[in-house]
Amino acid sequence: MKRPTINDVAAASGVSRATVSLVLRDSSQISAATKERVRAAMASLGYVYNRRAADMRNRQSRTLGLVVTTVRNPYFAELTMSIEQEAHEAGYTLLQGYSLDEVARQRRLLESMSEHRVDGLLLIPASGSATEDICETVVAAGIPQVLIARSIPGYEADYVGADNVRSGELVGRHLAALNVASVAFLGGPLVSTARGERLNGLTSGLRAGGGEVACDVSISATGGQGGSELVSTLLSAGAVPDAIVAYNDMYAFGILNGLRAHGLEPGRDVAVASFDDVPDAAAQEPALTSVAGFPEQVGTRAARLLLARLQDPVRASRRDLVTPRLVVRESTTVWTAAVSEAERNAS
Amino acid sequence: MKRPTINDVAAASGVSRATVSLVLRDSSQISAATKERVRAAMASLGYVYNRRAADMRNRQSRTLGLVVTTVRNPYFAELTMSIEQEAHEAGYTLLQGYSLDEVARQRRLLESMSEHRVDGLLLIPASGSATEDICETVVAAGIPQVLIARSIPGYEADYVGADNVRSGELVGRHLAALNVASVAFLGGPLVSTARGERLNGLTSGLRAGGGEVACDVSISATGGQGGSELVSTLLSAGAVPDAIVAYNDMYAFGILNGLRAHGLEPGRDVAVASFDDVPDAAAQEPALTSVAGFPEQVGTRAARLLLARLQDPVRASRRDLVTPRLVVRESTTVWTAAVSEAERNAS
DNA sequence: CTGAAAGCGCTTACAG
DNA sequence: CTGAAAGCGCTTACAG
Repeated sequence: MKRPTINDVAAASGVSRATVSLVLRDSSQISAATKERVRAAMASLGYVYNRRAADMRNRQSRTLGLVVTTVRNPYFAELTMSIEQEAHEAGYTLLQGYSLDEVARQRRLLESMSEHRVDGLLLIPASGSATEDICETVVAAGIPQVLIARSIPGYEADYVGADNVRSGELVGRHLAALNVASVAFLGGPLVSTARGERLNGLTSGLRAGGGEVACDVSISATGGQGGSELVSTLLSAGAVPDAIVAYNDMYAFGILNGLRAHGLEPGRDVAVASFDDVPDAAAQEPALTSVAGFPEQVGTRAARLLLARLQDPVRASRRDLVTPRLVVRESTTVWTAAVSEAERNAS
Repeated sequence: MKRPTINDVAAASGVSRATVSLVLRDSSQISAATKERVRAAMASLGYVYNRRAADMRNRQSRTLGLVVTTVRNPYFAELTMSIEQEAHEAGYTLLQGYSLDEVARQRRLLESMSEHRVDGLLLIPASGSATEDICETVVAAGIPQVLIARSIPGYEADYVGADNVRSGELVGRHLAALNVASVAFLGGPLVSTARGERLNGLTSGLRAGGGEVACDVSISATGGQGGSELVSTLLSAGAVPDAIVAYNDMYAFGILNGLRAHGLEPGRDVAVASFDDVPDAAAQEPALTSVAGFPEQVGTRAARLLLARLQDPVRASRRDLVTPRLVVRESTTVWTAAVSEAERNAS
């Protein structure tokens, strides 16, 4: 039941191991006749190349590690698929793991990937990841890495992500232009750098948009709360804001339902905007205004950046920000209409 | 820049390589004092265990391969995550690839996983996969496998999936009980075994439900058509059926939009039912009747079946079917109401 | 054009 | 309690 090795192939075809190895790589050093004989032996023995053994000798693994938080979020699903595509094309196989946004789980994954000696690593850091979390495993093992979508404060590394600050600004300016007077920012893990950047961008966008309004309320999700619960928290705390900005579309979908559950019509009573522009965003009722983050572009660029890094391990680290695009839909435009009507009535 | 090996650790701590190896496994053969000395050396050298080398010696890889069609479908995303969870807990790392439902891509993935010598393989076969597609790569390499969600006609292997026939029957009986008189089945790749099973179940369920009605129309998706396009195809072909059954929720979502685009109110004018019961199904307008397929259960069982198979490579193959559950929502119940009203008016 | 030898980084009997 | 030796399945100079 033992699988045949090049030794068996060599014996069966009457050549040395080295010759078999050269045939495997179709080396020009070997005569056509010999190649044929060796290949016939491989076929009749059912030989399957053991890349691991070869890679061991070559001190590489031809594998890349990819650790994402979850693939339940379509944004990350898309990202993951584009990375796999890119890696596959470059001849790498992907070792994948899901951190579920938990630092401890992420650490175990990074450890096992380090021990499996991935040639490089792509990581969407779990919220709250610290420099040590990466250093003690990946960096210690000397594995090149690129961070995706979220960075780690104080940790210098190759990075690719949507431009979150700019994304926030786009939403802020849009809402300010609608004459929104109060905005609540809901959802996302408090420690996420992406959350902080979106919120900062939103605030400065609201200001730059000419309005007086800053963001009144910012409620973060703790313990797996969804958008619907966050709406309850928000409303129980006081007045209804003119607009709600969600951390991402997954929260926004819950927020639409949450508003309805409280007798408010999303869009008309409260403008809602979000980030990611997942495919379902357009299919919501009302269709959701969201900032497209182009996950397939982020994924492709991240994979390429890592591949380039593998070629040149010493060059300075880069930050590659994907330019976002605001996609305006009914969830904010309906509100505008309501306001102008109110103004018309008032004048 | 070379990474330290057990040789370096041995030299630094003045013991043999074998001793270092035993310390790594915390063997009771080694004195506490020696262990401490060796561990100190490992720490100061920044030694990282090379599991690949160890696995090579042990003739295993501690990796499992997982090939899915896509993770854009939330059903498969969930499935994938539960498999990773299970594999991770058992100490395996997952090599993942996406076939995009293309046999050629799947073949390349299976080849590279075979060469990487995964200890076992989990596969959602691409539609149209034939026995050779698996045999020439995975089976040739002697890798244990379990098929998920779709089987391969004529190919005997461990299998885990939702009970598609039963699922179809549940929908059929439900629709028959609503006195639906005509049903169209839309979407899915024509060659998918899951599609055939659902359709067969649907037909026999309709019959068993007491109605006269069989399934009139069955339109398969070709060339990446979505639910919305399929509705156009259906309606251009003739009359509006009482009910549409979608191959899965992804198609159903498109079908809801497609009906509206044609001036039909889904639920009221045409009952719509589907399979998978993805989280978004409940959030549709109208909420979608769908057969829950419990992806996390399928994934967990598949991973466990593979793990068991690794222990016992020769036992007979098993088919493990997860029992489905029909979740009735507005997309079918509204139509019932309309019908009873019509009947009341008529009488 | 082909073969013998050394080595990738580990582990595992087997001696001592 | 520890060390020398062989080996996992490959590749790569180096001879011939």
